[in-house]
Amino acid sequence: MLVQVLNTAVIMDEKVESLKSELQRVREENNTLRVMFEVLSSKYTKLESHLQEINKEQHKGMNQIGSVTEPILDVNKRRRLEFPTAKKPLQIFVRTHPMDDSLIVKDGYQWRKYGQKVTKDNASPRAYFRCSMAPICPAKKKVQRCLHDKSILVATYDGEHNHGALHEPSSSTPRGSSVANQLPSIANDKEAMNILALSALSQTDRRHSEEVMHQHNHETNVKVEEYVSSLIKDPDFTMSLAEAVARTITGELKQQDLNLNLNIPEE
DNA sequence: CGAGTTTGACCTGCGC
DNA sequence: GCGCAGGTCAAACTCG
Repeated sequence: MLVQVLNTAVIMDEKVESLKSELQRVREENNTLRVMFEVLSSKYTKLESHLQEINKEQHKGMNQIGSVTEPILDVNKRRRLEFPTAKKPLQIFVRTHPMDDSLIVKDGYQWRKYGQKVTKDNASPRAYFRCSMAPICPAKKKVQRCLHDKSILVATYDGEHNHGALHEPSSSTPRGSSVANQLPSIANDKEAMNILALSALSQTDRRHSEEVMHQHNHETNVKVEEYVSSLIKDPDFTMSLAEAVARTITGELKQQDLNLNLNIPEE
């Protein structure tokens, strides 16, 4: 009887010791996790501020491209034929033959080139076109080769056409890339044109164009990825992460053992 | 000869 | 105010 009671007491003591040591381990783990959280938190703050900088830069760019404020004409300044333009300039991407160095995008309209300029951010010249299908059509477009892929033309459309259906591409239109000569003549709105322009491409070209269209977003992602990779290269961060993963695995196992020992049902 | 292109000059807005 | 960069003009040129 006495032996039985002593045995029970010993078992209880062992359990108490086990629980104490487990409690100690959990406390230590808790402390480690807290430190890790602080490290992650500071890294997250850095990452967030970095992302905000990127967004700011993007916003600047968007404002430069997309500002569509109503023109206020000063009587003393040269008068220009200005028309309200669409809220967002439409961009379409057209794959051309690598040997074709012309800046002509056939989109079903007749365009008259009125200028060409080399811009700072792209060595390829930017060509300026006005719609010549109607005398006072406000539609304009800019065509420039893609910075990253010279075989892709980026056409930026400004303003709406104030005349009806699309023309068949005229024979007078100089040679160039052919996209819209395959377009049905129903496209009168920019979105439709964008879709049609893409749909007129081959599957490979379409995939490529879509890739380019997402390039802007991709570039942002690349910046973020670069930052993330720098985090990964950080030995402290990697160590902390590895420890956390290891602890999670071993912790789960230990927790299972503990649950079994204490006859606590698993969740 | 007319329509379209080229290209240097000029205009304009914006940041510093 | 100044300089820079993007956008536009217009005379000269090219081509069918």
